[in-house]
Amino acid sequence: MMTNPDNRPVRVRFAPSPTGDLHVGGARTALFTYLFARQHDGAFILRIEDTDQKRYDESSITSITESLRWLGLHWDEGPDVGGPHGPYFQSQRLHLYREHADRLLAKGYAYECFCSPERLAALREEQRKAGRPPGYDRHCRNLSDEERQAFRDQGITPVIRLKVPLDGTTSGYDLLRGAITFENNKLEDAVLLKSDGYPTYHLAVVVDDHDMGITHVTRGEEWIPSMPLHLILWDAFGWERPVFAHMPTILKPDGKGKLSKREGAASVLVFRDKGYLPEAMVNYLALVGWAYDDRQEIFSMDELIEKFDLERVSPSPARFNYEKLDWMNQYYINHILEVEDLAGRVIPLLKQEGLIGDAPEGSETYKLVVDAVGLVKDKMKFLTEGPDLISYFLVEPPDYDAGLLVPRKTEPADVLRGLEAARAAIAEVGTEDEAALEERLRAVADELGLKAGQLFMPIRVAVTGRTASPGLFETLRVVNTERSLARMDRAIEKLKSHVAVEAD
RNA sequence: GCCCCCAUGGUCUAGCGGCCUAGGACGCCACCCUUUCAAGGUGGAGAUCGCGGGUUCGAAUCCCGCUGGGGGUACCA
Repeated sequence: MMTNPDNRPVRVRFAPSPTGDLHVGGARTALFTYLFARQHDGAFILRIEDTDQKRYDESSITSITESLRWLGLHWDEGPDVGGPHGPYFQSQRLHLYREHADRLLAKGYAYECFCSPERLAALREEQRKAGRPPGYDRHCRNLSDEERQAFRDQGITPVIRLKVPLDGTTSGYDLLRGAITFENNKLEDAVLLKSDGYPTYHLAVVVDDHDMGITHVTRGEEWIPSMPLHLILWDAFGWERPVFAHMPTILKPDGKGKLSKREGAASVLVFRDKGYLPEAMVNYLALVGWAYDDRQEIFSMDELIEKFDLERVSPSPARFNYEKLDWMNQYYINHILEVEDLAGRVIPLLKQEGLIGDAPEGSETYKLVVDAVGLVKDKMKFLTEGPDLISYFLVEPPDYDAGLLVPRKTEPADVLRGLEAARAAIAEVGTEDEAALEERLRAVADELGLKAGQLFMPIRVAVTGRTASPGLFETLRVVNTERSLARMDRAIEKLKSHVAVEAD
């Protein structure tokens, strides 16, 4: 059942309000909307709902568009790219809302309200005290022309409110949940046009969705309670209703409340800066509230476009699971990305930390980084760990404690003999042929009566300055013979003075 | 308070009346691999499908109630 009664080409939109960064909940709604558009060869539109002058934050427009681009959710119409239904900022469409509000007024679906914010606040307070449900008392619903003129003469600018039917019900259909019915007498005469001339969400979203030819309204489930208002508006204008699909909320890991945009950690850009891959982020987000079957979990964007099904999105709220996201990220780093690709993403970070200079593709440095990244990627959970993980392939390891060279249950003197013998072996065999060097060093360990580990660990520390590294022989190969020997020499000197101090 | 939505292991979920002695993934535990750390492999613990009523030959799957959780209740979105 494809839900689109008159078979119009699919047009969907993501419509954030510029009041902060794009958070993961919004990102998932955007993703689902985008996938739906792409799989139906439809249009994905970005519209900025900047109708709240008080909460408006200009910088968030950039951060939202940056987030969407980073995730790979490119819009066909909207800011920067334009389109036939623009402008795509609601603040630039004010006349449209005014016109439509007037139409409603003329048709008797709306009325002017002159109540002051103070009266409204007092009313709410009174209702609260009396234990009655809060809500506008429709004080201005039936004002006469004379009364309205009197308020005007006092210089009061009215707001325009929706004249909600007093009885009956309003039913709508949600793609994920089915029919939802609301009793009209529980609905409010919501403000449609504020006294500052800006529309509220309710008016703006309906007018724009219609004007932009939106076929499917996707948004967070926090909008379900106002769906009847929107339905009444669509009907009042005489427009054919779009299909509604409310995405479930993403809850905090502990399940207590939604992951709100107020939480900095939930910002998409923060994830980017922490070293998450957009591919992993997209893949994880797709799996919050949706699953293809009981086997496949890894999806490229193209596969998601092919396999995603909006109607199969679960209507129940889901908690955000950082552990699984981290696993996904590391899985992409280790198993999905090509090494060159991975290295290409680490390089900017290396430059930033001054570990390399320019490293154009094909250069020696570039090749070295690719080799090094290939060796350490199985330990990389985040892109940001890259520089530290491969630093010793690029620059001399910082000074380390001589004690690191001496494994447990091993005599420093044995370590010293081992390192010297190993140095000689490396000088002779070189590091290029891993197998040959391994064979030779194992023999050295044998001759000295050492276990492999008792010889290998000191070499590892000597060459990398740390006790954890990729396989010893691949590490030596990439560090190369010359630098390996120099570091062995350094370690031998270091150990000698260490032993001397111990002897004193 | 009122309105709306939701409900399968700790978490994300598969399941859409019999294939379920409920499958997968993350996390957790053990073992294997091993020159370190990872990665990987194998196995395991963990769910009387929130509770109670129905409907049915038969219910995790359909209906009702309850409980619990979430959301909304602004001249914010």
